[in-house]
Amino acid sequence: MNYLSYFTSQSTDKIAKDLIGRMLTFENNGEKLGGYIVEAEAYMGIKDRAAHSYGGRRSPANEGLYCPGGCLYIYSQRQYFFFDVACQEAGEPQGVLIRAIEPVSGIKQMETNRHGKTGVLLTNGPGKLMQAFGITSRKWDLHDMNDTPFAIDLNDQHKKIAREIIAAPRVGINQSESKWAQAPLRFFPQGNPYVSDMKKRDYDKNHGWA
DNA sequence: AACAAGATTCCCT
DNA sequence: GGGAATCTTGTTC
Repeated sequence: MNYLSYFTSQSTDKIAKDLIGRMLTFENNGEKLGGYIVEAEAYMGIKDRAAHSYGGRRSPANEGLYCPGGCLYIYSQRQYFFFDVACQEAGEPQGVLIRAIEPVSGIKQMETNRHGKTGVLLTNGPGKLMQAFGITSRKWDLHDMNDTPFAIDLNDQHKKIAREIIAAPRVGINQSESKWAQAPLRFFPQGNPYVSDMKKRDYDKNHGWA
């Protein structure tokens, strides 16, 4: 399975849900940094009031969403960067935002990149995740993921299975647009401590994995 | 040309 | 919980 077929073969919300438990890595000086994806959000394109491409909005900043499935959309906001993968065919501006990972490899390097932050604070948010990888520019925006140091392991044998995947409203969406603001397009394993805003009392002892 | 707002994070109270 | 840091777009003067 290649990226183009994976990111075009089902609806974008299903892709976001299916990504939970897959390994995301970033190769840096021969070392792989990364971990299991534990939080992802789907943005459903032109009709989605919360998407950057709502109403067909298009600019150099969000061009990545219009690329074919499997291309990267690196967005900058304030001093942080977000990691998105475009979904569906070229010209259909849908995508998934990876919001958090459970760190597995290169933890020491990621702690350095995060200026000494450790534990859940390492990667439990979209900006934190990219900072842990050492991303400081939009260099890989618009590139096919195949041609970048980023990789997502699409092998089902390697995928970690969640006990229960929760579908909830997306984070940071203006609640005045209730229909799209409340749409359950954010996915995460119940009780995984690396999910953004996960309450300590809700932590699962097995991190939400089966 | 200036300004507000946004798929955020950090530090202080 | 509030405010600052500070990138890009779209709106308005």
